[in-house]
Amino acid sequence: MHESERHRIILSAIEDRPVVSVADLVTLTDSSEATIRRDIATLHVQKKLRRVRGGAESIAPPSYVGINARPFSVNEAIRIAEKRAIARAAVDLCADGEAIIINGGTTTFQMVHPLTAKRLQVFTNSFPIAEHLLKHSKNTVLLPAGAIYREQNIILSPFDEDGSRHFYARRMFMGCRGLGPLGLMEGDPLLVQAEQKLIGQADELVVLADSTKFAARSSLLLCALNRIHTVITDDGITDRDAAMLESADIKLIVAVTGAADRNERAGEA
Amino acid sequence: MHESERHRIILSAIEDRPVVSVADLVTLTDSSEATIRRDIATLHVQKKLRRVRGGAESIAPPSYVGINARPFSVNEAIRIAEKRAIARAAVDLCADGEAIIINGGTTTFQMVHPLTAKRLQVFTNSFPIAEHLLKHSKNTVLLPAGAIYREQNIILSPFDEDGSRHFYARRMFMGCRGLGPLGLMEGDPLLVQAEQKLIGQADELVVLADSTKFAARSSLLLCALNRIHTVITDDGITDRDAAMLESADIKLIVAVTGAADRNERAGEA
DNA sequence: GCCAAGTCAATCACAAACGATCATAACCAA
DNA sequence: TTGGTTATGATCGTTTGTGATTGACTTGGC
Repeated sequence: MHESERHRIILSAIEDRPVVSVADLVTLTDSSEATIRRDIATLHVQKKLRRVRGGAESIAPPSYVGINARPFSVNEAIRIAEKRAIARAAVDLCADGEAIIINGGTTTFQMVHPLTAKRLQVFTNSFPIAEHLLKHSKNTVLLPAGAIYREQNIILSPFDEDGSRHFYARRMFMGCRGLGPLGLMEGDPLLVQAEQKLIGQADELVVLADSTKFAARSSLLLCALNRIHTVITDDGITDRDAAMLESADIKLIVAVTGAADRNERAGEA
Repeated sequence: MHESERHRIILSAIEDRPVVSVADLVTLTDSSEATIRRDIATLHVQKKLRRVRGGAESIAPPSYVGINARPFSVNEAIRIAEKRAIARAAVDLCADGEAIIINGGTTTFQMVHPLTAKRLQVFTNSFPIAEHLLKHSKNTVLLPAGAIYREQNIILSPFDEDGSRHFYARRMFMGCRGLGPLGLMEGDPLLVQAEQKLIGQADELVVLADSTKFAARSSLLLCALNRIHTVITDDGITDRDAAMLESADIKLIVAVTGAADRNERAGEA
């Protein structure tokens, strides 16, 4: 077995286990202790792992990104104010007692804050949203069955019966990667799979998309424009994009950042 | 057990409750007082926790008590050392890579700390267990569908298809209200409903019951003794109760609190 | 104030893990 | 092939982590 092979095995072992012992790696690679120690030392100076007595451990502890500590890209962090305003406008659509579906995503995360003052039935595939609502609100929280995917923090099931078929709501809220004439674009296949299951379980599909999303394109087309009932965006939206939505009979809500109130602009359904 | 493993467990325990005693950590990690003190000292200079007389406390104490804290607290405070020892013995049964089911409850919640050093597939109906494992471990976490009941912090579905049928495990771990000749007793109808769905999804049913549970009786009979494969309890168990389990062909594991090692006592299947 | 129980620090012995060294095996180029 | 280089595995002395013991200290009750 060659060095690079062993290194790959070691790194992969460390990837899914909190800590691996030298003895484990000896069995795993069928090489001697001395070699494993040398490998660990090499990978340590390369900062691929952390060397500890008895073995090695991952350089970064388990990755659960909380609601606040989300690794936003620079661009996303800048638009946090817009997202908050959009999320607030979304929550304003809901009256106490209603049932809603919230699809996981960075924009919909922001809905949890205004939601703390509400009492709704919330079905969500987002673990952080469920956690926050459970801790800080009196909303009823419902979840689908499935495994929790750490990277996206959504609950996803390979099976069709994940419980979502039993929940029917007035509205479903979701974010997106891009929004154009073709329809709603998503970037992550896992998110697409989760969203596919939920669309259709609500009367109205409400899309939360800040104005940069109209310029963004992505590889995965989730659904056509006519499936969307309402789009909530910020006041950076161009007249052209507003017209596009209007022509598709989509209700457009423009959330104004800052302290001010909201405007409704154009196209009723 | 290696240093980093212990550190992980210690930090996990401190997350759970604001302050942990040295004795608790001794049971939890199965190491000596001296080692725990050294670990606490190390973590103290690393600013991962604050060292206090008798143990250690969280570095950011007043912030906010987690989800697991309040609804559990009454039950949780009592017999904590025994519960931790029992939970540790339970986790010791599991090898990396295995699939297990953990039924929600205050005793089973204690399994999260030793579980932080493991890498298993964990299916649980307990939201706090899922949350803790997600944040502090690399275990795969799977959930059933349903509403989160705040009082018990379990996920419960009125429908049969809640996803649990798709998960099959080596072992299922559960607590109980009482354990007697009739079988396993539970106090809360909601818990019974949740447990009924899970029993049968695992090869072996492992019951975590501290020794007071043998005296306790309750109104709801969950299942007969012969359905149980293993019982883990503390050294307060009477010979009479041990004999009862033995005559039912139940494997009995006695978890010893304190620094000592564990014994296995009686009845093989 | 005192005493008792619990907690801590220092010390030592032991075992595990480690690093250095060297010999052997594999590899490559002339 | 030969000579040289590199990677690997074994050995051995050293270092480090661990647990038990002892004695000093702190805390809380009387």
